[in-house]
Order: sequence, then structure tokens, then C-alpha cells
Amino acid sequence: MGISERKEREKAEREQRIIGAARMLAEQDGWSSVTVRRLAQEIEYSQPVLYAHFESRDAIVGAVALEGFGELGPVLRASVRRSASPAEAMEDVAMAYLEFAFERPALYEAMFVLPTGLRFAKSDTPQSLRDTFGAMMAVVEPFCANAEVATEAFWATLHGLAELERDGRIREAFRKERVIHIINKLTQKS
Amino acid sequence: MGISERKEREKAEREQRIIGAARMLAEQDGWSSVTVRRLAQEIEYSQPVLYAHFESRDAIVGAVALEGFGELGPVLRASVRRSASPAEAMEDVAMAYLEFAFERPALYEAMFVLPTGLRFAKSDTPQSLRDTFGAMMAVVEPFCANAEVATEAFWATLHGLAELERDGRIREAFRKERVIHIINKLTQKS
DNA sequence: AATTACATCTAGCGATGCTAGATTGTCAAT
DNA sequence: ATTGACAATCTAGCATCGCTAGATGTAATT
Repeated sequence: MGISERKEREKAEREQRIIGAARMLAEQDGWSSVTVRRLAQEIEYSQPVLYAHFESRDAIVGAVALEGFGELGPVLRASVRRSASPAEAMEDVAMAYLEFAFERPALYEAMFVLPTGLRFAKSDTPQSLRDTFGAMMAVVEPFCANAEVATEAFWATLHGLAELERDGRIREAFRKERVIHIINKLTQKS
Repeated sequence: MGISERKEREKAEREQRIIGAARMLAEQDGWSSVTVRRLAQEIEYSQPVLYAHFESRDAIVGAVALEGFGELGPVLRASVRRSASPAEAMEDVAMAYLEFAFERPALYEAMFVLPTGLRFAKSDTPQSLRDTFGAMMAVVEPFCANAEVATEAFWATLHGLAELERDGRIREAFRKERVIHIINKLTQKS
């Protein structure tokens, strides 16, 4: 039965090519230019083939988002300097989060702005996203009684900073100042 | 020369009807169902007429956003309880901001998520948006040295809370807890 | 060899945003 | 009053989008 396995392998490969093409095109020309036709052309198949892999265009965006979730957690963990104080660790994570958002704007957009058909409220939250949340909680915990609530708030702050800066509502030049200010406040005991 | 004035008046009126229809349809069925054809039908004109008023569909979204900016500032100012302490004032503004976002999700989306073609970084920021920023700065100022940076951070936090809660990434039930936690931190002196 | 099942494509549907060109209506000048 | 110019408005259509039904070719099964 090596044949069906080969087919499965090929299918998985093709699926990855779709996701890769979508991500590349999005990062290059923005998500609006990621069309099903363009993707089909990129993987050298006709359009209906894409629908054998994904239910809709949104689902493709979702697959890219999922890839992003798989990367963000490790990036955050790796960002913490060795022998950093708890407050420094928090600052490292904050800066790393923002750099992630600005260096891969299309990926970040897929993860947090575009409709992807992914569900989060329930238990079907992808493990990689749970990990990301965990990475943030690790640096928030030392300073807060209710770590979960505090992490949600921390995350929201970072997301807001990323979004408002991305479309020019707050001044790019003051990114570091804002982070310093916030970390300073959040690491006060109360 | 009353004629041309009447025409101008009628044109302004029609423009307002377009904006109103867009806002209503968006709040009712989401922005994706606000199409130029639907709007034309709503105001009982053909589609090209809309392009005599707005350069593109995005510009219509922008006009709705602008209307929203005109409302958010006053809402925030009015939210501060009489004889509230500085910390309480900050909490009032935070809660009012979130309630604004959740009670008029489509309006908020137009203001802060959708592409609108509006510019913000420069001096052409609409006055109403400056006012909104001012309303937030007023409650942040007592607690921070660099009020501008602190306000940007505060605003970002609120925006992040609104966005993450809107698509189910953080728990709706803990909204108040998150706000309390944040206000508690931000109002510590440092 | 005939038939079934599967993989893939061609062609097209109903939308979308937007626009060129025809058509109507409204005034001013003769 | 008639005509002509100008502005307002509409009809009709383009290119593109996401998506899919039905045709076509290919491989596996009987």
C-alpha cells in the first residue's frame, strides 16, 4: 500500500506549497492580492484543486495564521535575555512581540486581523496559540496575582501597540518609550 | 443665486444619506454587505452617483469612521463620573471606550480596522480625533510624566482589549477584571 | 476488456468595484 | 418659442473576485 501513502505525501506537500505561496504573496504584495487564481497559477494547478485542500480562501489565510502561531511562541521565549531580571524579561518579550508584528506584517495580519474562520473562545484553541499565551504568562506572572487576567491585559496592550502603530495612529519613533513606560507601570507591585 | 445653493444643500443631504445608509447596513449585516449597489438602491440613485460624492467605497467607510471620531470624544468626556478621583476617572474612560466599541462594532471597525484611506501620522489628523486623544490624555496626565507617550500606550491597551475580545481571543466575562487590573497598575506612581 | 473510481480541468455563475458613453433634463441666449 | 449648451443622471458593461457543476482524461478493479 505504498501508493496511497505516496499520494498522501504528495497532497501534504502540495498543501504546504499553497500555504507557502499564500504567505509569500501576502508578504510581498499584501493579502488583497492573494487570490485563488493567483495561488493556483503559483502551484501550477487549476483553481478547483485548492478547494480539495481548503474549504475557502479564508481557510487558507487561517492556515498561514496557524503557521504564525507556531512561530510566535518560540520567538517570544527565545527573546528573553539570559540572566534577565523579571522586569527585563517582560520588556524583552514586549519588544520581541512588536518586532515580530512589524517584520512580518502580513503574517501578523493573518493571525490577528483578517477573518480566518478559526475559533478561539473554546477548547479548540490550537496548541501553538496556547503556547504563545504561556510564553507571555511566564513573564507576567511574577508581578500579578491573577496571572491569566494580567496576561490577557498584557497581550491586549501589545496587540494594540502593534495595530495602532501599523496604521500610523501612534508615532513610530516612540515605540521604545511606550514599551518602557508600560513595563515600568506593570512591574510596580500593588 | 439661490439655485446653486439649493443644489449644494441637496448634494450635502444626499451625501449624508449615503453615509447614514452605509452605517446602518454595516451595523445591521456587517461591512461586507455594504456594497455600492446596495447603497445606490438605498438612496434611490444609480451607482455612478455615489462616485460623484466619494472617490471609492473605502472613502465611504472613511466618512463613517469620521462620524465615529466625532462621537467617541464626547462619549469619553461624558463618561467621567462627577467628583470621581483621578483613578476612577481613568477607569470610567476605559469602560466607556470598550462599551463604545462593543455597542457599535461596525462603527468601531470602520474607525480602527478597515482600510479607509484616512491619514493620521501627519498634521491632517481630523480635529475630532485629536479631541478624542485629548479626552484620554486628560485622565492619563495625572499619573505620568510624559503624557503623550502614556496616552498612546493607554489608547493602545484599550484598542487591544476591544479587538481581542471582539473576536473571542480573550474572555468576555473578564472584561471588568482586566480593566481594573490595568487601571490599578497604571495609576501606581513610579 | 469493460467498468468503476478518482484526479484534474474547462467553463461558467453570480457577485464585486468602478467607469465610459448614451440619455435625459434644465437653463440661457437667440 | 426655439435652440443649443451644459450639467445631472442612467444604462450597460469591463475586469476581477470566490466558488462550483459537469466534462474529461487516467488509473485501479472486476
